[in-house]
Amino acid sequence: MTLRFHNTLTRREEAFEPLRPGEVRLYTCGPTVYDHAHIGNFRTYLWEDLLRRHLKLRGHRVTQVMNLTDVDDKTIANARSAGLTLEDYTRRYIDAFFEDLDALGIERAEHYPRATAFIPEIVRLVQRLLQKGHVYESRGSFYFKISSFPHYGRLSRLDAASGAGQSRIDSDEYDKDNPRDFAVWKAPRDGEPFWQTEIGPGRPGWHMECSAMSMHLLGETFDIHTGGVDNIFPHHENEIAQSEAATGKPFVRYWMHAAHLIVDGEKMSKSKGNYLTLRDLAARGYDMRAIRFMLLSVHYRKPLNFTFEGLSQAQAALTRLDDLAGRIEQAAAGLQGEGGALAATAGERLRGMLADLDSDLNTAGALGHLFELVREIHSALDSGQFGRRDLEAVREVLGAFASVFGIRPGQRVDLDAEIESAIRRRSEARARRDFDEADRIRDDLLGHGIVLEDTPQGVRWKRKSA
RNA sequence: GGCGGCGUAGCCAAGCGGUAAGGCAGAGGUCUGCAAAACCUCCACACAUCGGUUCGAUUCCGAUCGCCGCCUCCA
Repeated sequence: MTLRFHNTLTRREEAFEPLRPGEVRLYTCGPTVYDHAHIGNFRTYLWEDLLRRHLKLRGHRVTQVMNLTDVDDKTIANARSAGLTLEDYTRRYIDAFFEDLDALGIERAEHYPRATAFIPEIVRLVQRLLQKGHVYESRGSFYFKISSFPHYGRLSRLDAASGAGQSRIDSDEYDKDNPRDFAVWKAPRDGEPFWQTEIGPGRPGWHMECSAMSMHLLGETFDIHTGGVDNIFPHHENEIAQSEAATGKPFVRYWMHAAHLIVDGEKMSKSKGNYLTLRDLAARGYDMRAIRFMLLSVHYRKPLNFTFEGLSQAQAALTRLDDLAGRIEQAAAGLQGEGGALAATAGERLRGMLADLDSDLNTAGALGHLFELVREIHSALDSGQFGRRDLEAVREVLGAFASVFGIRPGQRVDLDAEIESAIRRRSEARARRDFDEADRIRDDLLGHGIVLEDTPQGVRWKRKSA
């Protein structure tokens, strides 16, 4: 049961062992809170949630940090046009972000540091880099000198020396020694918020907050750092440079990156305008669990093409799981005998599922094992070869699935008395072969969202799914 | 132009040296008063194309074509 993860640093799958046995320190790049996150963003957050859950299932204690970047060009610009202070503006989207996390059933990380709450740590890091000669000052701003860091480009495999010619001119350009040097601290510009500090007034450059907060909360070397593939360059490359130049130690041991959500063959992104938020989908009546299922069912390193057809396929697959769970619980009451044949099979399926998850979080493979078991369970139930030990084993598998995927198959099992009595009246009508009356009641219940199924084992009911 | 990734049935998607998991949709059957669900059967003889390595390749190597991403803010 060794965990294996694809490490972007080496571009290969490696056995994973945390630096401190039993304890995984995980930094997951979070949102810049200038707007609602879209479902492409949530693909990554959902995958990180799965990673966290699987590490826990495998017995590790997890300390996860997710940053909230609440100061950058966009938050400043949007706050200004909304006529709000930066803090009031970003708080809105921080609140919205947590609502969305809850809606999707994403577990809370241990820490959600905000960049603006870590200005002193960021300043200290700049000072440290200054002392070591990795940073220079120019007109009140501070820049990281990439030529001072020999490993620059190792993560992204970009050659630091080349590409300078194509880089776009921005307003800071002539202040830098080399166009690829990047700002670690930005001098205040007309009316922008700034902090008064020992290195002068200003605000952190992008990248800095992640270095400062991750090292402060997780230590100078920690286990896993994740994000979307678009973060590899420049964000993560720059984080490595800043952090390692300051400490002289390896910053992160395993880098993991999620592929993008694609829409009509293109990356979903704010700038392209081809994005959907969770709120958009909720407004259209889509089930959050189905969204979660869909986004997790494709391996995280493969692009996932979002379509509404894909979403309804996910919904259908999920309904199959819910139906199964409902059937199991309704059957649980009347079990006779110990059984055990299916329990053995269930154990095999569970091992297969976990082995796939251990192998770089192969969710699609894991689901394959699960659905094979689904068929085997129905089959056993149909033939009455299902005893108490089988029930126990099956519940264990479903429980493992629920804890890693964050989706608990099943349905509400409560019924109000009125509906219960309607079901009873229909059974009586059927018994006297009054099928018109029986069908009338069935249609009526369907209108109330209750689906009835007559099986050899008796009447079964379930709630209609979307 | 540089770097990286992808191309498996109608759709989604695992596998990655020994002859193709799973889901959705579809067809036939069993069960059923009907319906639904479930179960059974069927649904890819070359897994983009062309070469090469090998006893043997979807799986390794090379080339070609197509698509995507990064190189600029971005999960």
